[in-house]
Amino acid sequence: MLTKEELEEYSAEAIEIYLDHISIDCVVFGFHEGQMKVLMLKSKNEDGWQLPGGFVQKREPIDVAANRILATRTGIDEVFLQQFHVFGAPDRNRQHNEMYADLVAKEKNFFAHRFISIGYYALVDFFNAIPTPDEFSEICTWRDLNDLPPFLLDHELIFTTALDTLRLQLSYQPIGYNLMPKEFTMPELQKLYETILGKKLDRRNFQRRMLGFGILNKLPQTRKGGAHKAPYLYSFDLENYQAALKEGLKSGW
Amino acid sequence: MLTKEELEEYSAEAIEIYLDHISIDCVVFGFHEGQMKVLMLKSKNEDGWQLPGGFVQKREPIDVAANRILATRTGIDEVFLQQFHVFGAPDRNRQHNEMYADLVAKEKNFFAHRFISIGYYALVDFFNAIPTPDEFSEICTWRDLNDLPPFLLDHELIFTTALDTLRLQLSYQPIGYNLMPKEFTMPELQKLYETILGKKLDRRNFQRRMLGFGILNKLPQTRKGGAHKAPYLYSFDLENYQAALKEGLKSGW
DNA sequence: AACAATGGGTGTAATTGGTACACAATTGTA
DNA sequence: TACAATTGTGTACCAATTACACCCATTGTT
Repeated sequence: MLTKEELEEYSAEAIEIYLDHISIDCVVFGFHEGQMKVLMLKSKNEDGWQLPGGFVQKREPIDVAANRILATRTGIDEVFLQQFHVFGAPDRNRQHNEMYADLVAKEKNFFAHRFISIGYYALVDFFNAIPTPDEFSEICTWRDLNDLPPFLLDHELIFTTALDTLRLQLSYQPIGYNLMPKEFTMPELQKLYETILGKKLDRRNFQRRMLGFGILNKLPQTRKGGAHKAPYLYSFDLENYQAALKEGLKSGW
Repeated sequence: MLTKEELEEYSAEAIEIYLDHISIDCVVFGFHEGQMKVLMLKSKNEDGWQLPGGFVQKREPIDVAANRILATRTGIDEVFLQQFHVFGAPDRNRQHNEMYADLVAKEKNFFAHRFISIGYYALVDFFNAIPTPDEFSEICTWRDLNDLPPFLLDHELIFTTALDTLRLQLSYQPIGYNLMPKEFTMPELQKLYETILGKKLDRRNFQRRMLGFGILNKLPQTRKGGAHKAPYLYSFDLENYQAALKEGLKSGW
């Protein structure tokens, strides 16, 4: 818990800098070697875990705000964040409304105001992204999707909506550029898809289909190391990848 | 142009009722007999046309706000509105910032504040929806997609983003329940798809595919009237339609 | 009453795409 | 050098999509 003075100081500062009533929450999915995780924070002042979130500065574009928030709260930078949904239930931050209700008047406590939150999500290789907690957080870490803690506020809804969006997007857009290393093998890419979808895919059909999209370059090298035939390395064909992002993978009609 | 007193009165009222910094804009696509239109307003006080928009009340869920805004500004009610994007550029309502800048101080003019707008879109049968302008609008009417006026603010961006979203959605979700009359013929439904996509589709393949989705009921009646064989009437199978909305039409992976 | 014009109902062959499965090749280790 | 593990590649089968043609019901015209 913060003291009355601390809260009032933080609140006054926030009112100066940030737009009232608007917040951003980020769902950052991390993937490495067949494991999928989400980036989460444990607050110093509250029990329970939350998604990295924050506010929009008075003259800041919202996409810029999302990246700044993620960077300052978690140390993770240069990530392709995408807005996916707005969460606007009037009581979605009831927990924050009540927490300091008898300490500081609601109007004077910026954090107890009603906030409509814009959800952003991203995919990164969690091996290359080392989470660092900010001054408000005790812990900032990757949590396994199969072992999630209880969430504060409506962050569980935000998380599940992001996961649904990710799965839906997988069926009509390419995924993986922000998530795989520059060079990767087909089985590695397949693991990514299997992890996101939560089911096994046929190795040979996956390869044919993936190559059919025309967004991969086959490299001459192979990745040695296992007690088995060395798989070829691939990289994304960035130009075609971007085009596929825009137009979708299936024509539809 | 409003007078100083009028503006100050409206502004003071708005500050009481609405959340600051958050607005909603609605893109309502109307369809009837092969014609596609958008619902637009011409303001009494400004040149140029805009989408019906408004603000969120202090304790109102945003989806409820979207419906209230559409109803009060255009008279159109009971529409399935869906959020599709947030528009958050810091200067997106520059026009409104400047308009009354020398008349009323920026802080005292609610409408000159920065607003982050949540875009909602909907599809309706424009024959059944009669637009009625509110007190701020001179005209409220359906505008043909091929004959659009110059838009105020960033409303052209909001409109084109909505249209792109609609076209994308067409490829993986059913569309038409909110747009077609209860009973309709297959050629009528096809016209809807052709109008949204802006291209011709094969009559026979369209029918087979549409029936394959399992979201239509074939009715025993036919629609007489033309100098040709009377086409069968169909209605949507609401249960399957809802399921298809949730799960998408194509499995993907 | 016969006929032409309009536009809807239905079927089918060819192609494409997706699924299921099998066998050969390479690498490291016992 | 034999074996286990895992990748590369091919193919037969089924489903979906595409392209295309003929017939039918209704109406207005002669």
